[in-house]
Amino acid sequence: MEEHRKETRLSLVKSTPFSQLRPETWDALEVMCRVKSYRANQTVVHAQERSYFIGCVLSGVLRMEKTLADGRAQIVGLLVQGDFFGRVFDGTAEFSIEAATDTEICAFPRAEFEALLTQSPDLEPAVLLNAANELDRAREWLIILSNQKIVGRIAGFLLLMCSRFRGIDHILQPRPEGVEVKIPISRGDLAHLLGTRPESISRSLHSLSDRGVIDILEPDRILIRDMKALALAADEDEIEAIAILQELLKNHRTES
Amino acid sequence: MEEHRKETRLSLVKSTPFSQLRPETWDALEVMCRVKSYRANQTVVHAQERSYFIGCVLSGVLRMEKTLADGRAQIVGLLVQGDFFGRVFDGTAEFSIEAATDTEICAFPRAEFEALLTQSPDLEPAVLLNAANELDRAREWLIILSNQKIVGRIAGFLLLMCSRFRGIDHILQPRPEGVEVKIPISRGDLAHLLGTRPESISRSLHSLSDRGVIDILEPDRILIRDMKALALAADEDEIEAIAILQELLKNHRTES
DNA sequence: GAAGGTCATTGATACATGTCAATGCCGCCC
DNA sequence: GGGCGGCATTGACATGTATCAATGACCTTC
Repeated sequence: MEEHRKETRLSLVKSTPFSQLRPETWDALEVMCRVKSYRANQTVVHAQERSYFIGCVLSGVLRMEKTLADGRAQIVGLLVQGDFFGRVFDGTAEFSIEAATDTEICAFPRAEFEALLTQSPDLEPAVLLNAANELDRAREWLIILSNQKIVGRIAGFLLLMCSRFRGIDHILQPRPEGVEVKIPISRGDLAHLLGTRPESISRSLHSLSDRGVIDILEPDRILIRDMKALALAADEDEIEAIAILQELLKNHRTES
Repeated sequence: MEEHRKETRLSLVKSTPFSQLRPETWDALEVMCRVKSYRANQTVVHAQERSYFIGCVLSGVLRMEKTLADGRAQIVGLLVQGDFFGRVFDGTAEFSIEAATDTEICAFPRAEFEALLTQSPDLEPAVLLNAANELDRAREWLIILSNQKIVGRIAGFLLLMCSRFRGIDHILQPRPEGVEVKIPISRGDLAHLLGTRPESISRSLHSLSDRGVIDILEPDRILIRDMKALALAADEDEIEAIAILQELLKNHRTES
């Protein structure tokens, strides 16, 4: 793990409540920030340990997971570019955080961050909003997991990737035929995440592929061809999904 | 729905981060608080609507749910005595909140609450801690839902009720033989919550009952006789069978 | 008191999924 | 180059669960 502070690249964080901060608050964050790099499968935060920093993901994907009594790990969420993690005013983490891919994060020392929080009146609403958004995202996961059929969960997962990871080009790529999704975790981890087994993941994906809803370019690269059918498979709001597809295709047209 | 302000009974809220507040902050909350009563199945907060208050549950149980495109509702969590709800600094709720039982809540007008938040330096950490706790609880749900077998999910649900609703005598009652849990939602709702069907809930509960882990006093009153076996059922099933068998043998020896 | 509704339960059956085993692919190491 | 181990996939089979249907208990309503 390397540590340096020549370039924070906090400006990457666009789509969060933090992008609304005043320039001076922003500068204060830049000053206290330290960039850290982790390789895939390194642990960033240990559960039940007091963590001394608040983190923000600059690049890569992180897994949040709980270590069960028997040693297995249960994934409860993913962190990507712009996501904050760490408990303000209470360092004890309930879940451990591991790098799913090679990762760069920005670490704010807890004490300094909390001090800035009490000084800068605009930082506090941003932190609160961020917490509320995280909460809603966790509940989105709940809805996906409560789907009775595996195909539905996978469809919901792919749709969630589309809505949540919009603008992160490492993961989402618009194509003429649809949207390409890069799945940042292994089949086994994805199975854990969706409460099933790798074999079922494989079968469900190929079932969707046979129906023409998606293409499996590589095991971890999925091309969504029919967003509407995917939404129907997930039992979700089809209109929302179509809007996402249209937006992505629009961006693709303007680029080309 | 009645509204009055003669008695706030905010003092009921003991076990939350808010119990640490200074007396003057507490008093300010008491002053701005309005008690509201709802009957079972009334809607407290509509999803996608701007809510004008932050709420705190005084008595009863509330359901948080998302209304899906086809009109069905998916429950994503329960709120009980002492739980806060409502998005500070952003009134638009993602989920609707309905009374599961007859309910009393304490409503803080949003503008006043946010004003107090910026004035009282001790309220802000409490709100942040509360948000972090809510987040962890949502992720606990995730772990329960990721259990592949229904029996495991029910066991996890019962254990979560025990840990989360401790001290709420409407729900949890200690007994000589174990702990009695009052399930505050219907079988159908519980099935939704755990991602399954009422029939499976029924079968799994009676399976646990046949094994002596629980007693079904009434459909919504469960007596947990063997907490350890329940914990094993929530984690893994293979170990569980052995443990139950051993215990049965032990009981058999002591009987004979 | 009778009728209608909702809810929990139970049974029978079809289907989905977990499990076990085998294959092939790929990257890594010797 | 050859052997090894991890991963995704596929098939066969056993198990679990959803589904449909029917029953009985309880409550409300008339």
